[in-house]
Amino acid sequence: MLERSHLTIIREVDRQGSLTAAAGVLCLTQSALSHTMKKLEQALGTDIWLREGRSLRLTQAGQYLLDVANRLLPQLDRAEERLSQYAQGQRGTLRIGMECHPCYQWLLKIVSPYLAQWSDVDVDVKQKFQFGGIGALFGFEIDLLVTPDPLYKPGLRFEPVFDYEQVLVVSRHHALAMATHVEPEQLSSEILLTYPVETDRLDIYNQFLQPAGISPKRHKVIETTEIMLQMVASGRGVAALPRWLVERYANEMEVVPVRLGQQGIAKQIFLGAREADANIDYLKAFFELARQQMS
Amino acid sequence: MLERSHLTIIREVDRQGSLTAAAGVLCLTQSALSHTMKKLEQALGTDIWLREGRSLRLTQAGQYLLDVANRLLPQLDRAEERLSQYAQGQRGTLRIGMECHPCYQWLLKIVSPYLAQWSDVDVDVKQKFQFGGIGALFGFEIDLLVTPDPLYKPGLRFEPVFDYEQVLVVSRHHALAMATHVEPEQLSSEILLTYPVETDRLDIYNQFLQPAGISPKRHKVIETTEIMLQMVASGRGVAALPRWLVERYANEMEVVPVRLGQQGIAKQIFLGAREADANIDYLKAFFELARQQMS
DNA sequence: ACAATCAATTAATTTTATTCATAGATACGT
DNA sequence: ACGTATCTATGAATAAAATTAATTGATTGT
Repeated sequence: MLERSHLTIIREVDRQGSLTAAAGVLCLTQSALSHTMKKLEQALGTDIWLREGRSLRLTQAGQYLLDVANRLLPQLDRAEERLSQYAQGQRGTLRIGMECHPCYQWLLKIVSPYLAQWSDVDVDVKQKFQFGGIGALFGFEIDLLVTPDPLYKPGLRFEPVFDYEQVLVVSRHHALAMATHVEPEQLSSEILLTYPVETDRLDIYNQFLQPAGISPKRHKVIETTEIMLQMVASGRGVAALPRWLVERYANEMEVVPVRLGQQGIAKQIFLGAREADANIDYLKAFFELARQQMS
Repeated sequence: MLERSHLTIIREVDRQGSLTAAAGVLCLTQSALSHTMKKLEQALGTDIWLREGRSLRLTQAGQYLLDVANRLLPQLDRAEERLSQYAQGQRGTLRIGMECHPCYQWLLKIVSPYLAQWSDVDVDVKQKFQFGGIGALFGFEIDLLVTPDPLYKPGLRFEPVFDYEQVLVVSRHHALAMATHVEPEQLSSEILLTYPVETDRLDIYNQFLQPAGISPKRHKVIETTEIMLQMVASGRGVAALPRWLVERYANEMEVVPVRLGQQGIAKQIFLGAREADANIDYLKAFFELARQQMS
């Protein structure tokens, strides 16, 4: 009754803006689409488009169908991809989702030995999710989630895979460069460089500045780690990054790490997956590799 | 390529155990199914079943397809149901999921005025979820979740709708009936009656007994609230229930509430939904009604 | 007012799905 | 061990469905 082809047509008409254009993309005639959808409308008993002059506008039912199409078609595509991998004797594709910038840096270290070890598994990394990483796991958009926020719920399995300290990075010539640690107040006269995410998702805000009621002099947003460090090195501001990351760049750049507060800020990265996938060998292997890296 | 019909056949063959039986259920001939699936196997390049004598056994690819079928077919069915509701001018079905027993009692109070107010909306209540309530929300199995554990994640929206106190219920003739409150130690000689859920999901355990390292003399499991209260009334044990629930039965049954600890145990019930559904009027109305009930 | 563009429609045609009839294989009962 | 019942697979025939070609009517922009 409601077939994959119907969903495909709805989605393509929405993308292309007209039946004719969609027909071109789908390698069919405009007439074919018109017939197919008319039949569906009759079967459902409701119109999908309002015919306004020579253009189409989705009805409420049509809009709903479009949402369904956008949700289910990618899953069908994925299923086919997966099956073709079975056919070729390949293992599959490991779709990894990430929810934080340090996650990415950590991931880089793991993926490379993983690819070497599992030559018949492809790795695909995604960063944007309509409903967040958890939603992407539940929605079968990804198979593995790298995140600082684990979620112990039925159907999911999380495991800490990396501990690190979040530190302040300053130029070697900065006044704070020699300090054993820095207090929130000392940042009120600094320019803070961060990745472009909401401030309450930044550790330096929610675990350091906000509890003390302090704001930096200015807040600048930088996309990439390397540029951020170069800005810090040239004295344009300070940033908060994982200690291990700072240390790796310490040789080539004039930057030094400084502890945030007396205790420092301890962070963890978690790896999460669906319980249903618990016995996929190449997924288990990723967890295993992550555990090894930890020590 | 991979069509709904293929998924339907895979699922039905799995349910019925044979092509022939599945063909009967699907109102087709055995030959039709055989042809259809053979074509799919050729297109995919991989077998779906191992032909063992006169019976079929799923290959790895087939098992995967079955999983896909069990995941996607219900969503397609749901979409059709929804569209037929659009066609009839009905609003739709509100699928509510529940994750705790007090939730059910609370829900009963809300659903009845809701049904009166929204005569063109059906309500369906589910209690079992393969991947928990959160998974059911993300997986479009339900539209609304009633739970004591909210989850503030992108894509979801939670809201507290009910505050109550969890109290101990004892018979009117029980030694504790007159006490202002009860300490954990006093339960070590009692028989505790609870709903059949894991103990660490029971508030009286994880918030009262376990912190004090106390166990009750015995622990009996009862399915329904009424029987539980009758058991309590007849002096067969004590139970932990919401205060308002106990008070509602206080007239007809010989039971009294007693505070758990000096502070009492404060509880909240939350209502959760997908953000994407935020502007469905009959869903908004449910939240609204819940808010009103609160005061 | 005219050309261009788009969706709907009808009838013809092609493609696809389904059935019928039958063969081959295997389990089960006697 | 033999026959029977019960599976699935297969080829040819048939029914059903999707698709096209050709055309119409409507609308937009120039």
